[in-house]
Amino acid sequence: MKKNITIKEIAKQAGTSVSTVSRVLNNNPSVSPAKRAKIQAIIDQNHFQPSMLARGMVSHKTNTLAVVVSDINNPYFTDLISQIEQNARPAGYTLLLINTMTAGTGQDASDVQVEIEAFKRIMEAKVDGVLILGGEIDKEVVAERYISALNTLNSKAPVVVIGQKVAGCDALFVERDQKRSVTLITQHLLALGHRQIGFVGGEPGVRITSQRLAAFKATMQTYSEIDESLIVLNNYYPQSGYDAMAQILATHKQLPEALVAINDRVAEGIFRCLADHGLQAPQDIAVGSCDNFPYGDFLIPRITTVDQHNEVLGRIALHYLFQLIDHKQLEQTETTHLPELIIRESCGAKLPKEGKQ
Amino acid sequence: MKKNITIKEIAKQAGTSVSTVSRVLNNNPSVSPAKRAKIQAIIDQNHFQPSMLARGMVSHKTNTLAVVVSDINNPYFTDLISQIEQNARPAGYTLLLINTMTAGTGQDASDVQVEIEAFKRIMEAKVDGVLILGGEIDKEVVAERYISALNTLNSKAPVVVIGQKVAGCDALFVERDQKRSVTLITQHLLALGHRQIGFVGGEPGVRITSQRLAAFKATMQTYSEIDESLIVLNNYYPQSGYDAMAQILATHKQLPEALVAINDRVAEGIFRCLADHGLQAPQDIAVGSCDNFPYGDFLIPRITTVDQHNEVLGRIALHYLFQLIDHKQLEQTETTHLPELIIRESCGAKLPKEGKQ
DNA sequence: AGTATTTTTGGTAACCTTACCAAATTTATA
DNA sequence: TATAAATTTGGTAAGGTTACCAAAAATACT
Repeated sequence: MKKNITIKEIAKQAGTSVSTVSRVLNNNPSVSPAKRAKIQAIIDQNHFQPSMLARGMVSHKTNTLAVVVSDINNPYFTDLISQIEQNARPAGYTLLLINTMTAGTGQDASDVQVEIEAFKRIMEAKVDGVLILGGEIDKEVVAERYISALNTLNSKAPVVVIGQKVAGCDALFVERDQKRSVTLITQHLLALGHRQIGFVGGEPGVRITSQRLAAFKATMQTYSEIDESLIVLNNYYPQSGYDAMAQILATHKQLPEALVAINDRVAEGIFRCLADHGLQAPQDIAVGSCDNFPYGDFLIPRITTVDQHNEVLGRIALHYLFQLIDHKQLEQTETTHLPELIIRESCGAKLPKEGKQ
Repeated sequence: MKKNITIKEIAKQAGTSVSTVSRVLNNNPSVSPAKRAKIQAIIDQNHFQPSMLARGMVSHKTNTLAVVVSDINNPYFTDLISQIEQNARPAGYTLLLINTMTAGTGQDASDVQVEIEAFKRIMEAKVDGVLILGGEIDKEVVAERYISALNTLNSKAPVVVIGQKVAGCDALFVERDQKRSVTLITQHLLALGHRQIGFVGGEPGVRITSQRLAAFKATMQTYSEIDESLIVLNNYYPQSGYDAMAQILATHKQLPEALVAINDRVAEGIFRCLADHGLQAPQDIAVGSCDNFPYGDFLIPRITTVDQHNEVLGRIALHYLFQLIDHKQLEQTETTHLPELIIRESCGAKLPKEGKQ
């Protein structure tokens, strides 16, 4: 195996000491211009890159952040990840991706345990900080294990979670305003005159589902009776929306006036099911949703949903994480009321374009 | 700062030497069962994790793979990434994500240079191998720079690219069969009796576009004249498909019989544009595509496309990469003829369900 | 029992860099 | 010119682990 070129070798070639080469590498000002130039030339000429490993050993920094995401196939998360990456890169950080696939895949406890072991190993070993993106901390049983895992760590790598606060968990939480999100879309449907409104998607017993459903019910209560037969949970994928819609069609003589989908992917499944029955939103039923995933403007119909402002969320989370990493005093950032209603077609507020069949 | 617990500390507590603790950590058989149990107990009790950094220093391994992807928001890539992750994890590898965003975003050369510097630094420093997923090596100018970057590396980290072979590039390529993909979908449309077929999407001057377009033309040539006015390039996003379709509608009195979209996202844009004009595939025009991204079965219409079998692609790429990392003789894997036609609705081969409006 | 063999254990160099302190050199000041 | 101060350079420990060789202990063999 070809021997790696080291700082020692560079020093030898430049006829100087490793200390001085190290200073050039770290832009330490106390190097004479002439020597600096000479050394830099030799560095360039050899395409020398200092070993991150050795650097990390002495500085206790790896310039790597772990990003834990429950489902990398969810466009909502990839959007968030790319926001995070855009902010992390300029700060000199690289992202270590951990895809746990714990969201609504019906994993059993032992699978989860394996995940967590891997997660711990990674966190311990080679990252300066950890960013957890929702999901995997939702399912109660999983959350519990993650919390205990977090708390047993020797690692001082700080953890920031974008998601719902979990009691007893020693991490900083950047909470998405689930209540406001669902309230916004529900109010929108109510304002359009709908009263018989259902809620579709999400996994029973999972916190994000409970929270969104609770917000839905709370908003509805003042205006209308809640029809429990129009609340159909399942999971977060398009198929879930499809099946729920099919179930509602099969069990109800008449379509409800409106539906709130737990997210855009579920709504996509609803649209597909409606189409299979010759129906469409918003003409036959109004459908609103949450998350504003990247394809909302291309769905048929274009989806009316609630944007969570991922770019802000990502920036805030990283801001906190950097402060924690640098052991700075945590200063507050503006977090309030991010969710914003995006009105497109699927609720009928804006009429579909003329010329439609 | 709390001092990190080390192997030395464990050895002290166990009343043994660091060597023996290290042996326990690495499942070295030459440790007596009694001592092993005792040491393991102390390890568990202290939640001790050996430092990856120190390990890496001496073993020259980081158990980390860099995954370079041009656009993490592309569901096709995330699908591929999750396939890769599923295969890498059991082998003990973690993925370092590098999102270059060089696909069709019109970056200028200096941006690219920044990317490449970051890319080099990461590759050099802390990964055992590199996996490049298409895209970023497509654009000629980018490819050139990447190649020279790759070739100047001191790092012996092997590189495997899932994408088109680039001359002079010192990496192993797992090629997707672009020709066959496009040929399959084009032949399908031809077999359905269509002759006036257009090609939409992709970025001019980019290799994947050229290759797919060439395959389209080659397949068409035997059966039909090629109408250049029905070839509208742009990029790889839904908006691109939307705009292209709008352009075709604006410049042609009559709709063409069929369209081949460069990928499913572009097709999604086409569908949306058609809907805005009261039109739909396949009734008014047949639309076929490539890539089989994860939502194809929920689009309206369900898209007929070509699957690239990412799970196989990911497995093969990783298989090669592992062999290279372990300095094993490279043994061939089956790679042939992965692309497979997925017939759904958008070409009209399978009639849409009854009961549609 | 005494020796040869095998199994188990311990000590230490090496991996590559930075931090820190001391030494050498240059520049400024009396 | 001699001395003080500032700048630049060099030497070496430390960081946490594994690899390797030597030593010790346990076991087998004559």
